[in-house]
Amino acid sequence: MPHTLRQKIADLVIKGELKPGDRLEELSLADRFGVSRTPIREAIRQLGASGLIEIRPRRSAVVRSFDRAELSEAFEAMGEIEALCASLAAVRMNEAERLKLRALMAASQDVSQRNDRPAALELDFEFHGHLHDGARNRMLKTVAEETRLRITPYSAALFMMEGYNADLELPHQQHAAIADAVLAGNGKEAARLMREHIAQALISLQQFFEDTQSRSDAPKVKGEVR
Amino acid sequence: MPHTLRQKIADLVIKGELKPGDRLEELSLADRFGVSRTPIREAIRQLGASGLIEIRPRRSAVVRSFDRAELSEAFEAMGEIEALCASLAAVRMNEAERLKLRALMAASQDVSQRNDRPAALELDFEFHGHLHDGARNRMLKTVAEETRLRITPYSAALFMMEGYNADLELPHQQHAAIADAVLAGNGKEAARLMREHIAQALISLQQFFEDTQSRSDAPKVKGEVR
DNA sequence: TAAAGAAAAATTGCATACAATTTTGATGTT
DNA sequence: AACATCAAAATTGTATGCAATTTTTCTTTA
Repeated sequence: MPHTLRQKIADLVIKGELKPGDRLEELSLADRFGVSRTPIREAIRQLGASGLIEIRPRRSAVVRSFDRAELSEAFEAMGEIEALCASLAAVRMNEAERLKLRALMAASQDVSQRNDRPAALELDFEFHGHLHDGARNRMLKTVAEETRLRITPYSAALFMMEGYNADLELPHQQHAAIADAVLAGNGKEAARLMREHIAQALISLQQFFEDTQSRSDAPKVKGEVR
Repeated sequence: MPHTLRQKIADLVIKGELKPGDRLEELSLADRFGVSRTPIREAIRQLGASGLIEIRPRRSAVVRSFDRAELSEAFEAMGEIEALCASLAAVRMNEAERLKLRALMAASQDVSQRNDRPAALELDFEFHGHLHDGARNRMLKTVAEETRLRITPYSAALFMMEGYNADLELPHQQHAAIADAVLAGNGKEAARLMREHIAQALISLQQFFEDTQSRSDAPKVKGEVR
């Protein structure tokens, strides 16, 4: 995992240090990473093309934010893409991959019982990434990971919010059901469960937003409504 | 349609002036477009992130090339994405959009009868783009257009090759069948036909490659096998 | 003639400079 | 206190310079 400048800047968003709507100021980033503005600009342009950040001529780039409709559309698209990955993985994964999937589920059970949210987030990434690999289609994997990257600030927020998504049991159970279908070679069922899983994530996220919106104090995730 | 530097460089690939494996040399492009290397580099980075070109450290960027397996995977992924767009468009398009779809099909019939290949390529773009819009999902549209962009050098080649894809009737008939299903609101059928359509395109492309490969003279599309 | 190696040329990566534009902050007005 | 206006500061867009690396060309050798 070469930590390129691009990845380092993306990590600021992934780790939540930069939130939707936050500005990416070139000189600050240049100072922070000990380089000049030139390589920073190039990294920012790449992240703009990836859709993680938004580039506005003559103005600072900002972490991309989604309004309610866009978020809903993004989750619909992601649901279908992940469902496709799951259904292909169900019939294409080899024994070694199936074994690893079982191991991931065991780890996930442990982590969700201990309510270890950072670990759960990490395992969520691994679970979906493993299905992307299992689908044996590099273009699909690229598409799936790009789509996930774009909504990273929102999905990560979802995982970290205590109170919302109150326990980690629900997502874990959903993952377990998907894994069972995949291991049984039942692609149709894996796809159906995956769609439900992603739809549920959107609902949790929307509830969180409605609550923070109605309160008068500043939302924890800025810029979600443009 | 603002022709940004990024779009201008992409057009070199889309129009076929640059083929898979061709180098994108910064200074040449800078001279060509009358700017310095800096904005050229930024455009190249963006196109690299989009997946149209490949960036290699310390070496010139090259137009991305796919080997047989990658091409097959790309078409599988694209088939599913386009199928999803079609099935959503079937139930979401409004009357104005359905009217325009009919108009597109009429134009397509005319063009395919006259065997006007450049116009057919243009209409192919419009047909698929119209379905992307009709699906009413901006993330899905982004994903679909990115996926199409990546294989642009190959799909355009397919359309232009006389002898392969011998007449334009087959793709036109396939489009017409898809349009009928969409207009009838039959999403399932539209998706099925779209998958077939894309699968057929891959087969034509593979036939073309097998023939050019077996011949000893240089292939018309360079770099397709890495 | 072909292959290998070295020198020369070309090319990329990054820093820096400066003009154009945007953002910030101060000041004054209602 | 809220708002408008304007100057100062900060920020972006692009050009240019130079070191590091790659690519090409030329020479030598087998």
